[in-house]
Amino acid sequence: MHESFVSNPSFFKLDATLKKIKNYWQKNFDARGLAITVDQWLVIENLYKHKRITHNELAKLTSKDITTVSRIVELLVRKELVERQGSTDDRRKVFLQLTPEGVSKYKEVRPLVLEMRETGWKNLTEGDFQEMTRILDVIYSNIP
Amino acid sequence: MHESFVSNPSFFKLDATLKKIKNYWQKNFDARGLAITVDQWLVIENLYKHKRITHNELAKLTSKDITTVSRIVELLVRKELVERQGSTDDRRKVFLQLTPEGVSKYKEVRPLVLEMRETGWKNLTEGDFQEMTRILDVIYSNIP
DNA sequence: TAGCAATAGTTGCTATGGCAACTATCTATA
DNA sequence: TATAGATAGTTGCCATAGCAACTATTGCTA
Repeated sequence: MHESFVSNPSFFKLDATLKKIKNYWQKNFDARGLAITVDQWLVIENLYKHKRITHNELAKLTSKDITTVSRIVELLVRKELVERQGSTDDRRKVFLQLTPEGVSKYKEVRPLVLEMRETGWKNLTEGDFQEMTRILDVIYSNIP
Repeated sequence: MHESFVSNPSFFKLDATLKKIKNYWQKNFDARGLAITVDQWLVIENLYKHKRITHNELAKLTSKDITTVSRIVELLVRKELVERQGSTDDRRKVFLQLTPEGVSKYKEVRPLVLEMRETGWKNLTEGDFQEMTRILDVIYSNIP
């Protein structure tokens, strides 16, 4: 273990980069009047891909606390982008899915998201992407 | 630009990894009764390194919004780890520095931080660290 | 030098994040 | 089958994040 590993603030650069990305995304969302947050987008994206899932499943997919998911869903329900359906099998469970407006919102936002992802990865190669993914995965698995 | 660049949620893995790191750090802080948060630690670390700086300078060093810095400082002042000193040259400015208790807190927490950084970088090389740093720097500079 | 723009910092508001405590429901088992 | 434990989700609390609006001060310039 070399000095740079321990002297360098390990999470600081991650934090700074992530904040810059989220800020950039949010400003673009706002500039286009999309009326959603970046985390709300993440939820919408997952509901589009997985159709009909519970809060718990959504929490795992988004790496969010279930309480946070619960609150984001509440905001999206108020915006009429998501609807809740109580399960009949297990009355504790609530299934979530996009409303038609939610699906429209997904399709409206998606091209901008692709564009912003390209902007972030400019000047980087496919190999860089894989390296980063690999390293983040190792860090993730290192932590108990 | 290959498909993986645009199909893969670019910030999601960063976000998930960062949350895992912060959680792990916070649990260790709490388990040892250190009575600070991870972000408060970042502020203490910067005040230890830079001695006597303003809110604005601290905000730049920590990549935090000045409002957030202002609030974290308030919490640290209440804990008597940080003290404020109004500038005489420019009465808008407030200089911040660690109290003796703040310096003690730094020295108490520092070994644990080094340990946790090593845990995060386990199974990774110096080269991996540099790769990650390079890639994050490019992403950061890509974003307007 | 009067007044306006810029700067330093604070406060209010809303959203996300995590923990603890809570309700409601379901499952397992004595 | 009564009950204890597990599970799904919500709510309260506090911390961080960012924006807008605000006060106080300073610097610039007409």
